Amino acid sequence: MSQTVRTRFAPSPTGYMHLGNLRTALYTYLMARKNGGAFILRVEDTDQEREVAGGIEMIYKSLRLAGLTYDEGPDVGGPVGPYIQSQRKDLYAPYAWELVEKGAAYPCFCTKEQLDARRAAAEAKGETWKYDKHCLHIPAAEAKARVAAGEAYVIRQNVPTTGKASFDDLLYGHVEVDCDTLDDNVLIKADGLPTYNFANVIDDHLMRISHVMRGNEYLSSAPKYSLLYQAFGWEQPLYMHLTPVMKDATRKLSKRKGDPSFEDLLDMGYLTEAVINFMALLGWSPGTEQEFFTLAELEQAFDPAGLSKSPSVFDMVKLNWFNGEYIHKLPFDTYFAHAKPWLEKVLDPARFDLRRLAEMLQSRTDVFNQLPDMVSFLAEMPAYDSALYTHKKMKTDPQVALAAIDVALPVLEGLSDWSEAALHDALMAAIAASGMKNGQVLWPVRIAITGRESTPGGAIEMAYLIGKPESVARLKAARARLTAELS
RNA sequence: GCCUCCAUGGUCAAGCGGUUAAGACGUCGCCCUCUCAAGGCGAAAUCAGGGGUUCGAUUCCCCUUGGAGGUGCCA
Repeated sequence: MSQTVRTRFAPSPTGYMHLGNLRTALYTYLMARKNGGAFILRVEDTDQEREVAGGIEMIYKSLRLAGLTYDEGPDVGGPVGPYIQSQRKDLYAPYAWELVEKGAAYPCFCTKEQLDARRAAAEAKGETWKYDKHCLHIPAAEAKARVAAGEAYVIRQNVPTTGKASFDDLLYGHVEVDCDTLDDNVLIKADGLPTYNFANVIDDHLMRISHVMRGNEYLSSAPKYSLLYQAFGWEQPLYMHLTPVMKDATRKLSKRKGDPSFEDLLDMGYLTEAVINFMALLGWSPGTEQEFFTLAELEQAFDPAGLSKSPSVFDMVKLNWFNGEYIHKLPFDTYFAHAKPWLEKVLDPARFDLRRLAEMLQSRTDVFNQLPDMVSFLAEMPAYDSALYTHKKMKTDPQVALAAIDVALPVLEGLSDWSEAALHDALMAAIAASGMKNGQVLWPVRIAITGRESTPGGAIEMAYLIGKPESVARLKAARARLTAELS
C-alpha cells in the first residue's frame, strides 16, 4: 500500500512551548519517523487576539532544541504550503461556500452581542445554549444579497438535528454522539479567518495528513469534524488523541502556576536527552523493560499501542533521577563543560581547582543548578552549629573534635606539599600515632573547614581544594571556638 | 446542567479471563565508606466501590463514585 504516513504538529503561537505540547510534538514526530513518513509543522494562528509576538520563533527554537526536525514547515518549505494558517487565509472561504451550496453550512448574520445576550438568558434559566439556526432559514438569495452588500456575517456548520456523528480513534475506539447535542459552530469568523474547527479539517486534508495526533481536548469535538469530511466527500485521517500532562491529579501543568517550560528546564540544568527520555515515557510504554532511550532509539521503538488513555502526572523527582543518570554517564570533559559555568557563579577559577572539584561532583549531580549551593562553602566559610561535631557513628562530639583538631592542625601547618596524596599520608600517620580512629579525626576536621554536614568529598579532598592558608585558618578558628564553648 | 472520555502502589506504569499482579522513581533497612552521593543487596506499598457475565474476574458488561475534557466568531 502506498499509504504514506504524514503527521503534523500544529501549535498556536501563544508563547512558550509547554511540556504537554512538547510531548505531543515528540509523539507526533516519532510516529512519522517510525513509519518512514513525514513530520510537518503547521502554525495555527487564526486567533489574532491571542497571538504572542515572537511566538512562531519560540516554536522553531523549542523544536530545534528538542531535536525534533520537521520535513515541512513555514521555515523549511514543502509541497503543500504555506504552513502558517494566516497565510492561507483566502483558501478557506471557498470551501465554506461549497458547504453552503451543499446545505451543510449557512451564512449567519446574528451579531456577537445578540448571541451573547441570548446565551446569557438561556444560561440564566439553566438551559443549555445552542444556536437556534435562526439564520438557516434566510432564503439563499437574500443571504447572498446581504453578504454582497457588505453586511457582517459568519458561516456556520449546519449540524443535523437528528442522527449520530462519530469517528474512530486509534486509542479510544469508536466515539459517537447524538447530533442534537452538537451546536452549529462557526466555520468562518466575521474577520474572514477560519476557526480551528474548520481550518484543521481543510488543512489536514489539503496537507494529506494521514494521522492526526493532537490533545485530548479535541476528542469530544472530533465527531463534528467527521460531518464536515462527509459533506465534502473526503476521506478522514486516522486519529490519536493524546492525554494531557498533569501537575497533580486534577491540574494540568501550567506556566501560570509556575510550572517550567521545556526551555526553563534546559536553563535549570536539565539535559535535553534526559527530558526527552523522561517525557517519552510519560504516557507511553515501550512494552519492554527498557527505560533509557535516545531519540534515535525512540524512533525505532515507538508504537502507538503503548500510548496511555489516562493523564500522567509530571514527576519532577523522577525527572531528576533521569537527569542524574544522564549526567553521571557523561564523558568527564562534557560534564566539566556543563558544570564550569555553574561553579564559576560562586567560585573564582583562579583560586580553586575546578576540574578536580568537578570530578568529585559528577556522581553527585542530578541537576546542574544544584551546584552553586553544593560548593559555595569553599569560597566562604559558612556559619554552622557546633552540634555538627557530634556524630554517633563516628564517635565524635565537640570534645573529641577539639582533640582531633589538635592532632591535625600541627601536621597540616607543617606540610609543604599540599597535594591530596601528601595530605592523606601525613594525616593518616598522625591519626595512627594519636591512637584515634580515622573517622574521629577526619569527621571533625571536615566540619571545621567546611561547616557542612555533607560535602562533595572527604576531609582530605576538601582541605586540598580549600588550600593550605585557608584550611589552617579555618582550623584555628574552629579550635578557638571549641575551646571557648567547652570551657 | 448536558455531552464525551478516563480509572492498577505516593508517582510513571506492565497486564489485554486463570500471574506469587512485572519493572522504574520515591520511601525504608542493610552493605560499602573520612561525610554526602554513586554502587550493591533487600523490604514495605496498587487492581476506587457495588452489581452482573463466567467454572474463574485487575481483565468483559452495567451502575455508583472520583477525575479530565467539551459545551466560544480560543485553539
